[in-house]
Amino acid sequence: MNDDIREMLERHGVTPSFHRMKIYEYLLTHRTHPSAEEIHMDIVREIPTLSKTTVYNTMKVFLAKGLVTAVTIEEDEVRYDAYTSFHAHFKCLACGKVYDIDKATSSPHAESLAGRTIQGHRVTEVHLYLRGICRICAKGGLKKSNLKRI
Amino acid sequence: MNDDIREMLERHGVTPSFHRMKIYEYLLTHRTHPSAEEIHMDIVREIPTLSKTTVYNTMKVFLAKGLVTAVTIEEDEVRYDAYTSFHAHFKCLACGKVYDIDKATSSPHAESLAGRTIQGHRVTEVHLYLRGICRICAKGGLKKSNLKRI
DNA sequence: ATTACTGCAAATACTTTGCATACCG
DNA sequence: CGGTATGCAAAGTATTTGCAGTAAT
Repeated sequence: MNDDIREMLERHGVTPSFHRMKIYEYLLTHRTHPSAEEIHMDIVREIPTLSKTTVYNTMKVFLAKGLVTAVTIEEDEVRYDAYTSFHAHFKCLACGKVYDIDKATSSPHAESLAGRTIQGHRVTEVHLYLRGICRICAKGGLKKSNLKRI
Repeated sequence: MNDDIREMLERHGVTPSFHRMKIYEYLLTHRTHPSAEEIHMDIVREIPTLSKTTVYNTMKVFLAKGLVTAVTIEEDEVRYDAYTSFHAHFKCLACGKVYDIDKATSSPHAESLAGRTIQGHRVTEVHLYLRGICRICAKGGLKKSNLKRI
């Protein structure tokens, strides 16, 4: 497992430091589109020396090397996703949670926009963001406060 | 013209104050997805007393009443769009400019996601964001510095 | 030794909030 | 008069930057 992560980073031209491996592993095992804050808050419990600066530095490197994508469905913070193949994101306006939406269900055509030229503009990235009320909140469940990190 | 704007605000339940009318007029005539900063910077030249707080307050009211939509294609600031029917947005990674992409060209199906229930989630908003190199930058034109407000 | 990863603290940028004042019906 | 729009200044939050220390090749 550890070797898989090391190899993944190396394959993308990222020096596999201890911290970077931990952060990447965290992203692989927490597919909740965490923010830099959340990534740091969780990992620092295990590695108390980890600084938020390193998280920001690392995310910048991962982004540049294509190891993660930035999800800007929020208006005030960037979230990160290590699952880089195309899929849509849904944000619940009640509880704030961000869900993955598989592309077949949502918009099978959106993905094909990447690589095309549209109205003269060369498209390299496609992001499909949906908002609304999630399945749990629709049933009367979950309040925003429930989402706060434990 | 002024009366059209007044009526538009009233129809959406927004008290048509002088500032609000100016801001809404600005949004109608500047379809460049301006940020709060840009809106303020431009209008303050004509109305020196306008504060940035009022711009933020006004945008919050406009959003709540559905007069504008928020474009969160940027990672660090919210842009506003008075053209509220569905269309995609394209951001040039070279010059930073945000373009409108009409829905027929981009993704005729995306719009129909609104109102539907997808994977159990009730969808109320759909945003399609594209990024890449715009037609002007592709031709070797425009640098980022050219975009800075005059 | 040289390069580059890390982390603290300060700085920056966008936005919100508290509160006093001014405007309008 | 009473509600609300406005604006200043301060606070808050996410992120970046400068720079010194540290690890690794």
